[in-house]
Amino acid sequence: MTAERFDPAVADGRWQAAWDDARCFEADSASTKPKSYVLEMFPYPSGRIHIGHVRNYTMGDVLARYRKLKGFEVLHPMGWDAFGMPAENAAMEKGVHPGGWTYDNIATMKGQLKQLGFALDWSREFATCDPEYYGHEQAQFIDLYEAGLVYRKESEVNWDPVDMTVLANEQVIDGKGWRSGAEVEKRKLNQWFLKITQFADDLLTGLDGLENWPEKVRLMQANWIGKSKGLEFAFDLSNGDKLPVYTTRPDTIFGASFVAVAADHPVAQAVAADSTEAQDFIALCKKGGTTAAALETAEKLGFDTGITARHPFSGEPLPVYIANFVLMDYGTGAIMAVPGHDQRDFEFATKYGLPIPRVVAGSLEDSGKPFDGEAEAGDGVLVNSDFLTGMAVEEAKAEVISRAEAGGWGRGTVVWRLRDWGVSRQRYWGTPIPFIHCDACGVVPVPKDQLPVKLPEDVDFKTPGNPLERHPTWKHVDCPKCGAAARRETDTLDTFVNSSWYFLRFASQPKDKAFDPAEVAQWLPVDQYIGGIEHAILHLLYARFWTRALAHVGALEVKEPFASLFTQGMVTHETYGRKVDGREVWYTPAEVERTGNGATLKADGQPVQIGKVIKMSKSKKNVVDPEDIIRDYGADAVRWFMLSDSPPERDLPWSEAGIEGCGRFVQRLWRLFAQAGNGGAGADAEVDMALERKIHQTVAAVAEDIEALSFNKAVARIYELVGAVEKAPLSSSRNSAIRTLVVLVAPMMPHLAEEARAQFNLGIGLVAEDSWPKVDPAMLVEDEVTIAVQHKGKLRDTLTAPKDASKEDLEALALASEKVQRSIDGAEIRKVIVVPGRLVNIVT
RNA sequence: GCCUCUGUGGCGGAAUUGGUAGACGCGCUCGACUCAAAAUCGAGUUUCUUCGGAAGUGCCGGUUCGAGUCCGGCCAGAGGUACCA
Repeated sequence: MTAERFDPAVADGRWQAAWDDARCFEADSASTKPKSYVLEMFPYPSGRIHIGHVRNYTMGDVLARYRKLKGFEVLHPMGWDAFGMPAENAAMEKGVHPGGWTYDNIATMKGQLKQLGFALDWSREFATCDPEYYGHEQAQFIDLYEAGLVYRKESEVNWDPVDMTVLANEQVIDGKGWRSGAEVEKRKLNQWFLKITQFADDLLTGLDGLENWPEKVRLMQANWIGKSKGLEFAFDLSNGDKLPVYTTRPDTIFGASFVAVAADHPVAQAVAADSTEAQDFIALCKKGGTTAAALETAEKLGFDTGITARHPFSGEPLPVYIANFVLMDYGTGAIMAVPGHDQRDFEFATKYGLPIPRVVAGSLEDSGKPFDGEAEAGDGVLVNSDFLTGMAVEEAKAEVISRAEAGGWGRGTVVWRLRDWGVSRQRYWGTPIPFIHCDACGVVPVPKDQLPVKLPEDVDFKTPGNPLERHPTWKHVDCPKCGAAARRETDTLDTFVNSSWYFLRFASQPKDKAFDPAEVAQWLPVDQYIGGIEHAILHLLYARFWTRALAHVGALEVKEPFASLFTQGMVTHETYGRKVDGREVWYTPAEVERTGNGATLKADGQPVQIGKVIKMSKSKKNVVDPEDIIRDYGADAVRWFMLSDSPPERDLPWSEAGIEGCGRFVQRLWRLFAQAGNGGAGADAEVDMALERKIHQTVAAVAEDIEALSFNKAVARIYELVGAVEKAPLSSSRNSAIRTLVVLVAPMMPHLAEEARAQFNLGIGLVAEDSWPKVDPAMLVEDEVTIAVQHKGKLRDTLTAPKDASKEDLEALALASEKVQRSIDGAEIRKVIVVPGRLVNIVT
């Protein structure tokens, strides 16, 4: 390589190999240094790395490399979230085995990650589809089962009658199977559940301790867990039964004008037993779509059962309806309806001509105020409510609950929105659930010495349905308890289970068990977790749950796995499209020539429409392949682009001009590094104090910015310093500035840093193994500062003053300014505000 | 509907506890070098201007000596979520 140009095609590979040989990034659990666990959400091996991965892993890499320079023992691992549907789809479409397809993808993607020079500890790599990994997961599942955290329950699934398979909600489009197009049926299957609801309170209160999580994510989780407080009480029905209901507004109890039950409710079922009309109505309720859009427009429908419920205070009979808007799986599946103060009840009462009494109003005088076409759910004072009249809402709630409890007909309760986690998947490519069904012994766990329960290799994807179910021999086993012929469970675990503990396995990976608790305690919690906002709820909640569940069975001490969470934005690009025969056709950026304000298709020279700037996606074809841009610009330019300009939590618009600019900056730095020896004999003694200060300030600021993950600001600081060093006259300060700069840019541009140090003799050993430059606090303050002078709050002049100049001196200096005097123009000075080191404001 | 976040030049975006708005980058303009181009280097780049200044951070108002920042009310966009009783 010549010193003229930095050639990433040669340098990148050289240094990646050097880091590997030196085992730079292998974390040592025995180290006495302070630890730092930096983790990015591991990828699904879909085929190729996409640009979102590059951004995610570059951020984590900068932090990991920086922390290493700062003297931490850093754990920065990588692996593969390798089970899931796409592998099975590929098997069906291409006739390949899901395992072969997955491991091929892993090989490709690992090669791509290596090309980016990430400081990853590859010695700890694993894929969740490795039998060793999922075997330990099966053991954990059995432990949770034995601790009572796993149970089986009949549950409804989406069933595709053509593909003979269960579909996830996302695979049901307009009520039809996404692949077969067949009308999806609801089927009841016996499925496996995890008792996440047992930890609902703990998962909710635990959020308070996660100060270094985005507020947004904590809110989303809190809403998902959905704690609500209210009153549960039972109505006496005219047929002699009792009907429990749940309400969050017990204060409005005197406004109840009817009672409603869900279509699946036992009361509804009992009525339907001798009424075909009721049967028809229940069938009608079940037919309705469950999509948000369908519910938005769905009309409130009801069926009068003829039964009445006795109001607990007034004794009045209230009609009991079967209603389509009442859900069986929330609360008790039955409600007391208060049309005046609940919009759904209001619509229902309006349609069926039921009374709409007012029991809450702005003041007692408004007790007769009519409703304006909708319910009033707001705060106020109780009216028309017997002993509650005059009370505030909160006070009335407490009063009703205490009377119900005293009378023994109800109690204050907490209800959660969170449901138990259904983990059964009727799929091949997942962790087999390690249980055996025996006619005599029931459900029996596979003995631990027989784990892992491995997936069979010889499977057939040509026939629809679950290959495990159809396999000729796999499921036929003997019962571990009684030895009689029995059947293996053919469901596999939801892939979210795989990602619920992988961070523990990264920290510790003994052969004989999932992890060593002491070693895990040493690394956990993850100090910085980085990933996409799309995992804000499910993955992060499940991982928090699984960690607690393991702690519950005594497997570890840690409760919160991720001390600090960062959710990065997406990489976006404009779209290029054209209407062809009334249909939109999309083109990739590579197929398009950008011309000033417009764009044309290279193939025919005709214009294409420039569409919105949106997340890169295959369907809109607005994608760039990381491998192409690494080849064109080198890993460091790509990494630099990922960090520049946009704050990391926001979207990053990809642009050709932007990456070109980064490529130029890499070369500009290279030219500067090449000058490190140019101090010259005569200049060696010179010290450039201004430049020395600038260096210390920049080192301190960049460190702060990286710690805060404000990479765009760190980048701007480095640009500034580079500009200053370039312009500075030759001196020993300038030479040492260049040496410092090499280390300063190393977390972002590691290949360039190593190559420059080696090529220009700028130090000994690998930059990756070096330490972060020391900052002298005395060098962070300037002796002279610029003071702004305002008149009536507007800037009139700036002046230079010693940093500790007194208020009096500053005021005198300010008044001496010609520009300021011209602005004051002889007016009387009423007040002068002086902020030392900052400004003087003169008020006339 | 509810909850959360975001609105700053042509673009991405900076801006300590309220204290010089537009750092830094991209793009663009002009100049140098070159036969020419690329690369590189230098100067400029919020708007208006009578060249003194004036206006300006989505809109309207408020607090303050001073507001991008704080308060009240709107508007727009993004995300989350929902017949959750």
